[in-house]
Amino acid sequence: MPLLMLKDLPRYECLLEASRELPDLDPSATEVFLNLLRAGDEAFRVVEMHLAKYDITQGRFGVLMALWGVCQREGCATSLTPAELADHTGVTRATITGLIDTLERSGLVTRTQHPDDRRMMSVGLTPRAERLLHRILPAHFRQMAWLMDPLSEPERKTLVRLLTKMLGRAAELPPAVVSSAETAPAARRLRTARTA
Amino acid sequence: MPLLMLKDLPRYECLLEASRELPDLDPSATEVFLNLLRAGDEAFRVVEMHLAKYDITQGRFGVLMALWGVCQREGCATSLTPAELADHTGVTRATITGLIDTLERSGLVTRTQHPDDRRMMSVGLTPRAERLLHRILPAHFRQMAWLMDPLSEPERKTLVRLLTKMLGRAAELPPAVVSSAETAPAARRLRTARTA
DNA sequence: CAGTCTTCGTTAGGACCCTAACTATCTGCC
DNA sequence: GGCAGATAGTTAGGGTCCTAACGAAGACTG
Repeated sequence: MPLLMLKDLPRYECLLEASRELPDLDPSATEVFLNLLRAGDEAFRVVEMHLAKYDITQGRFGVLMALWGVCQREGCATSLTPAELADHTGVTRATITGLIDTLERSGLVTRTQHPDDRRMMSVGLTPRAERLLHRILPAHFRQMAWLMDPLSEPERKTLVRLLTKMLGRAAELPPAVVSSAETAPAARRLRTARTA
Repeated sequence: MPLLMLKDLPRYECLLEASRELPDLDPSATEVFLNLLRAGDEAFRVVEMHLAKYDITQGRFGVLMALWGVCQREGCATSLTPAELADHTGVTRATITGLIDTLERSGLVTRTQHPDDRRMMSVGLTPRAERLLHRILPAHFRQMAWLMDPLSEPERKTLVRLLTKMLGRAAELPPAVVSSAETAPAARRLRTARTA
């Protein structure tokens, strides 16, 4: 997602200089941070450009892959509920509804009533989607391989290790809480009561 | 931006197994790729959560920082045109228009006629925006430092070096080209012109 | 078994970001 | 001077993503 904050990454010397005025600025941390954001963005862009040729976005691709993954693991003709898809892809159920709408319109997934629970839907891939994935995936994986080609096998291991280290730290921040303690049950109840 | 394709990253063994069915899948490349996407996403999320407390999004923050950066470098009370802001932040001019609309409504920037060229606008920070940045930035930088804290100084250098290596490869893909021949010369010229 | 709580998918409304097309203005070439 | 072409900012419309607030259906409890 192109929102890199800065088109040209600042040089380390600039960060070093800026840190003299801003004592909280850690030059090396900031450098890693900016490069990480940029790298994620570029990696994203590379696959996005490939998928766009088939009128598939990352969101739609995520849904297709989630369904396809289940398909591969547990035999074909399986399906997932929107809630499961949301869980697999990491977006909200509301977003899943929109993505399924689009995919259904394109004839790539089908929405049917869940046999057991009438609240649920059952979303499955169409044969057309499977053909599409067979056409897309090889080049998709080759693109990843191409992108990482400059890195040797040990470098890749190192990179993953360092990223994992940082991800561990990021995981300490709980998913969404944010503004300390103000989401008390009382406040929440108050909110819903106020609008009701 | 939360669209990580997979909430839980697959283990290397799974990738290895999948590569047996999909000869184009390079397990280590895919692993790096997924971790990179995830790491960028998490880093993004961390700062986003902090900025959200001040009703600032990444897009808005990018604009404010671009203006502030100029301000710091060349003395205060400077300003930029929307086109310059687009160039600094890496989004389109149309997007800049929307961001400035929002920021102006919040009283953080002002839009005035450019003295020399009546086509242009001149966008500048308000005192209120400067106060806001003074309140936001220290914690913003501390957050980056906190996030990167698990990495030693040599590890940070290594990480930046490896990311830069990959970015070099990504840069080989020109902004939009992709599927040879179907992008008309006119369209291509237009795109490169935008970024140039 | 009625009432409440939870969970399902969806809708409504907003923000950001894009491309494409527009209007106004400036520039360059006769 | 006058007019084509480039450029600045904006608008229009679409996609993705979010939160909040539903209505419907199942689960649990007194």
